[in-house]
Amino acid sequence: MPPVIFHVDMDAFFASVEQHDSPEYAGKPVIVGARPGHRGVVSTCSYEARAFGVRSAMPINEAARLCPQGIFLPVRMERYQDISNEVFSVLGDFTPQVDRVSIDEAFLDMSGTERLFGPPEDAGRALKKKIRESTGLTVSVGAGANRFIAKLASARSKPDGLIVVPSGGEESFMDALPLGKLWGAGEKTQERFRELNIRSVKELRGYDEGLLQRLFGQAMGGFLYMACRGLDCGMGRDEAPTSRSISTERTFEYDVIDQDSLEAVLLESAQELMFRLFTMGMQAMTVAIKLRYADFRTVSARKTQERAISSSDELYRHAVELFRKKRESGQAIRLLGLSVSGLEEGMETQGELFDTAKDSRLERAIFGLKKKSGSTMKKARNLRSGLDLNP
DNA sequence: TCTGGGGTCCTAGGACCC
DNA sequence: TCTGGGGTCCTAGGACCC
Repeated sequence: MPPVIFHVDMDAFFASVEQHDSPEYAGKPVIVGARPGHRGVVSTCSYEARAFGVRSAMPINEAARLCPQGIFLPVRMERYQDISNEVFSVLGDFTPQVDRVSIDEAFLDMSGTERLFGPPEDAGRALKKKIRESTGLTVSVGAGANRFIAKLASARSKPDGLIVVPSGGEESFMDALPLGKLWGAGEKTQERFRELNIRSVKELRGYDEGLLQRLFGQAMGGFLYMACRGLDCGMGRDEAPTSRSISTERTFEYDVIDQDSLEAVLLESAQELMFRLFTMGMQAMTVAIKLRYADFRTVSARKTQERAISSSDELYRHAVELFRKKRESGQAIRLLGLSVSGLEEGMETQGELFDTAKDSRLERAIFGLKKKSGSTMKKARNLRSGLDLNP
C-alpha cells in the first residue's frame, strides 16, 4: 500500500483572514503588506487583487499603481497565528501525523485512515468542510503518494480545491504541469531551462541523471531527475525541525551612512537575537552580518567563535568588528542584518572571563523578567541612542 | 515601481591535518 | 625536487521557499 500524503494550504491566508474579520472587505482587492509609499513588499493579496496583477513579494508601490482602489492593510501576525492554530487543531482531528511547514501549510500522513474517513477524496472534502466551519476560511488540498506530488496537487487545485493524484498516476500528472510551475525550480533554473531549450517536464525526463547533474549541479540535478518523474526528492523528511540559524534584518526607510546609527542598529539586533536564543534555550557559535548597499549589492561576513556567545554585548562586539571590517567606507547602506548560527542546546556560561559570565548572568535574569512580563525592556545605552531609522 | 524578512540548503575555494 | 589524495571545517555567495 503506497502512503497517502495530504498537503493542506490556506488560500491567500493573510488576506482571507482580513476579509473574514472585516466582512466589508469581502469580494474586494485586499493587499496585506508594507504601507504604500514606503519601502516594502506585498505579503499576501486576495484573489480580487490578483486580478489586477498584484502578487506576493511585489514592491508595495507597484501594487498601489496596479490597483489604486486596493485595500492596503498591515500584517497582523498574531491574529494569523491564532487562526492558524485553530486550523491545525482541526487537522489534528484527522491524523496525529501533522507536519507544520509554515503558518498556513502542512503535510498530513493520512495512510491507513481510510476506515475512518473513506478514500482520499472523501477525507479531503471532510477536512475542507471542517476548516470552513470552524474558521470560515478555505483551504486547498492535494493528495498523493509523496509530499512532492501532494504539494504540487494542492497548488494546482487553488483556490478552494482538492486534487488527488492516484498512485501510479504521477508521471501523467507531472506531464500536465507547466515547467514554470515546478516547485523547487525558481527563476534561475527556469532561465537555464530556456537556455537549454527544455520546454516541458516531459522533455526534462529525457535527460539522464548524470547529465542533469553536470548541467545543474549535483544536488539540483538529482532533484530534477526525481521531480520530473513525480518522485519524492526528500522534501522535509527531517524529523526534528531544530532551528539552525536565527536572524534579523532591517531595510531602512532611507539609505544610511552614519556609522554610529548603524552600530546602534546592530546593538538592538544583538539584544533581540540573544533574547530569542534565551527563550529557545540555545546558544550560538557563529556570528554573521549582512549588508546591502544603496545599489543593492549584498555582501556578508561571518566568524565562528571559539566558544559560544554568552551575552548580547559580546554578540554586539563581534558584529561591530565584522561590520567595520566588511563595510566599504562611505557607502550608503540600505539593509543591515545580523544572524547567528551553529546553534546548540543550552545557555552555558563557562566563559573563562569572569566579566563575561557576570554579564551573561545579569542578562539572563533580565531576559527572564522580560519573558514573564512581555515588556520591552531596553538597556539604558540603547535608549540613549534614541534612533528610529524606520519609523 | 526599485527590489521585505525569516529561514534552509548547496557550492566552491582555502586552510589544515593525516 | 616534486608533489598523492581524502577528510573536515570554515567562509562568502547564491538559489530557493513561504
